[in-house]
Amino acid sequence: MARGPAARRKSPAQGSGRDRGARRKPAHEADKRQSILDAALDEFAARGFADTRLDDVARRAGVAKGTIYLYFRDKENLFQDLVRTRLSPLIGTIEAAAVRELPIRALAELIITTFIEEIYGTRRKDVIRLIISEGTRFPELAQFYYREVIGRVLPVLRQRLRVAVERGELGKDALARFPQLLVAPALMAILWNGLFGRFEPLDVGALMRAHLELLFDDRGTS
Amino acid sequence: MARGPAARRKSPAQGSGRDRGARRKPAHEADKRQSILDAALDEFAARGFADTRLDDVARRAGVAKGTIYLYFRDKENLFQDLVRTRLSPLIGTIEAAAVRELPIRALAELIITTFIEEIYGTRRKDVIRLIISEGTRFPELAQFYYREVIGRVLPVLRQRLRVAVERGELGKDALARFPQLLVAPALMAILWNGLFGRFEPLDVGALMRAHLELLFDDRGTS
Amino acid sequence: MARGPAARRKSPAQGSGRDRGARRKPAHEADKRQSILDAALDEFAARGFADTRLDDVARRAGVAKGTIYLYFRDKENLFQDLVRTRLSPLIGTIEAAAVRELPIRALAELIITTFIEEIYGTRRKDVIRLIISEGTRFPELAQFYYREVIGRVLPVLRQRLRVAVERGELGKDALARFPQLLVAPALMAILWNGLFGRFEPLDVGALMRAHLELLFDDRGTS
Amino acid sequence: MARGPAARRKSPAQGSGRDRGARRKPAHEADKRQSILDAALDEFAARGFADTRLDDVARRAGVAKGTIYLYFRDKENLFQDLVRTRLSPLIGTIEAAAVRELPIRALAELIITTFIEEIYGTRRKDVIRLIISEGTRFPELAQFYYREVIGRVLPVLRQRLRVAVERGELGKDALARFPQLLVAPALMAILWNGLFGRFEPLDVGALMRAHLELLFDDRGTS
DNA sequence: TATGAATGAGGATTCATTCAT
DNA sequence: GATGAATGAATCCTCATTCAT
Repeated sequence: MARGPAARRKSPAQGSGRDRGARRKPAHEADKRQSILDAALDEFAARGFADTRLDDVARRAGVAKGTIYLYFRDKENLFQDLVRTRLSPLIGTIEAAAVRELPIRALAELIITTFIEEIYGTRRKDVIRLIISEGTRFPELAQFYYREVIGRVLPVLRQRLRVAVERGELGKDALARFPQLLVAPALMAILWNGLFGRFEPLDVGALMRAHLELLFDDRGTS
Repeated sequence: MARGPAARRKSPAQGSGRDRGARRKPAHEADKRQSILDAALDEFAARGFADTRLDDVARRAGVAKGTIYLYFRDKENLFQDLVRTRLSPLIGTIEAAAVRELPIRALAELIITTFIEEIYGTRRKDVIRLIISEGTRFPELAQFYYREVIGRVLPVLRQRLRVAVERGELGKDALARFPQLLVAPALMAILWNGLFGRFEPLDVGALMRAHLELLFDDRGTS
Repeated sequence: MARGPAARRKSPAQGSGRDRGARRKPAHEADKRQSILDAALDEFAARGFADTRLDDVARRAGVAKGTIYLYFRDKENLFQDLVRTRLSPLIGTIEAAAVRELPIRALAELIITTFIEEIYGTRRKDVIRLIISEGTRFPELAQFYYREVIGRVLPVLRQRLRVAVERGELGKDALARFPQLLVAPALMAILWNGLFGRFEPLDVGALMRAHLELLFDDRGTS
Repeated sequence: MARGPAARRKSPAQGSGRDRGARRKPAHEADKRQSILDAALDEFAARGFADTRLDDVARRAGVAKGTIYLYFRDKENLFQDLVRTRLSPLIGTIEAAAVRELPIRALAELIITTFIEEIYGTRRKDVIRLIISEGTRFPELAQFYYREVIGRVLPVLRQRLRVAVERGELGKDALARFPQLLVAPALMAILWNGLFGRFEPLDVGALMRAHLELLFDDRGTS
């Protein structure tokens, strides 16, 4: 990755672990940290990691360029912290949804509603997009996401689906074997509207309702 | 205005897609062009557009750095040509599949099989990934993809699905309203295996079969 | 369009003279700007625009390569600012000389003296040489010079010469019609000594005195 | 000078002297050589040495790029040969003019007429401009010009002027001491029209007549 | 803490020159 | 001789990172 001096110096400096300690700040400083993160999300979402200039992040955050380095080790650390920070609160929410004792269809609806409200309707949609776009180049981040988000939600969901199959709530085990199928359209919606929204916007709510219809309503084919 | 490097660099933006065909090359040179494209796909897929060094592309292609510029105006043009070149042959194939006179379920299976064989099983999977990753930053490319690929396949598919609904082949019109639902899992599979494949590989064939089951088999829920 | 280096390099041409004043610098930074300009003059004068390396300018100025870009948009802008900066203070001086109420011959002598002291005896001689050498390739610069220097001095001078003709101070109107004739030898001196000075230096003072003799003394021929 | 590989390899290869022998060609090849020189003059005059691309010269000459190297060692050699070739025939002409037995004023007029017809009215004007623009960077060329052109004409002219002074043909010796004064306006005319011609063209004929008036007519001042 | 001027490594691009055909 | 595809050195410019204030 052509990340300039940073990239080269990063490996040697790796073990320093200094930035974790940088985190705990008095309230007003936490604000500054937050405004940097907000600005960073705007810029990263608009241009991707490589094409984002810290200069622009600083300007948008209303701080000097050097200030960013008081809160984050380097550009990459800023990016990763951004993703982690934005995703963490989500985890609890989804997890909570998944474990609620609900009929399986109601659970699916809840998950989808939660997705639409908590991700699609917020800046987190951009975070997801960033993970998809940049994940290949940030294996640590993909791993984090896999471990912290997917790894927590998917097993619970899969388990609930399996039980549903056993209980006869679900006519087949396809969804239990591939719970990803539940959210694939949601993912597609994020990507579609990011890429083609200006040509043909996709109504996510309607899309997801149609999806639920196919999954749960009476029958797929005559 | 001088014509020194600085000055020259100011104009070359103009005609973006003009250079194809500008140089008709003998056959063996087409090979060289192809080996550059192949190398470029490797590098772009591994690092993304911004982080790919033309130096590396050249080395991988076994040519000198300057040679790339005999075949492509600049890095961006190389990238776009790569995507277009790789996608174009696909269009016919998918279009052909879509118009075949088949029962709707067979058609869906054909489309999915085609996808698995022609995209997922080939380097084109990387091209799709590149469009997803870089599409935001290359609006022209997103537009090209929308116009040339999606715009040709989706309407045909939607039409076939509508007819199927009218004929009672499909029990509901959800899929006809959102044909994207048919391929959403395929897309997810590409992304999943790119990001999380090393932790938990996703069996695309099985995934898509499960998907078809849900869409077409007897019933989704009891 | 990505914002990678390639893409970014396409636009920066726009506002050519916009950046002066865009960054107000403290006094000591003006010094740095000045030292870059000084170094640039040395290098441009020695090698011409195209063959000057900003690396060399930086080294000579005692700054890093990137520092130049804090003060000037690009190489071309540095060149043009150099010329403008060096020439501007001259304008007032020459203009002032031209409007003084003096007998015409005294005025001619004043102009020539001013030229020798303010141009020939200074680095401005190199600026003039640069305009001559590079003017064809920098039409804006030629225009600037025509408008700001020539356009201000020539009309005033021509007017004074016309009045002198009317008053009988001058025996013929040749000089009034072509005031350029007054300074042509000065120009030649600059070029001569630049090109042939090492073979046969030209004594500018003597040359210009001889010139004045021919223009103003009793008669040219018997 | 940033001349690419050529410049570096030039010094070691210096002693080869191979290109002098390349010159004598059968007639049709001399044509090719000539067409390259013609094209080179066009390009060098329009862009200067550094900004001229041999690609463009070749295209304009209707030959392949490599062909240039059959007739000229390198770009610099092409440039120098161009100047020498174009200037040589001039030398005889001016020399001839200078030695004619004529009254001094008639001689001056002849020289000026010759200049206007043989230089100003021809492509040689561009050669002169090139010497002025690039001379600093091609000391050999300046030397060639000084030796072959100036060195042949100036002494003869100076001698004739001295005799004229002695004979009382000239009222003062200013011109004899600085014969350059005779042609300074001619030089200025070339430069002026190259730089400012589009704003305010200078009528060279009228300029030179005015110049002669000042030099030779009755008196300069009352 | 905060700043932002300064740094300089990195990479895209150009083009003189070579050489296999 | 003639060609023009290939080469790769050279240089502009960017921007992450540092550090004196």
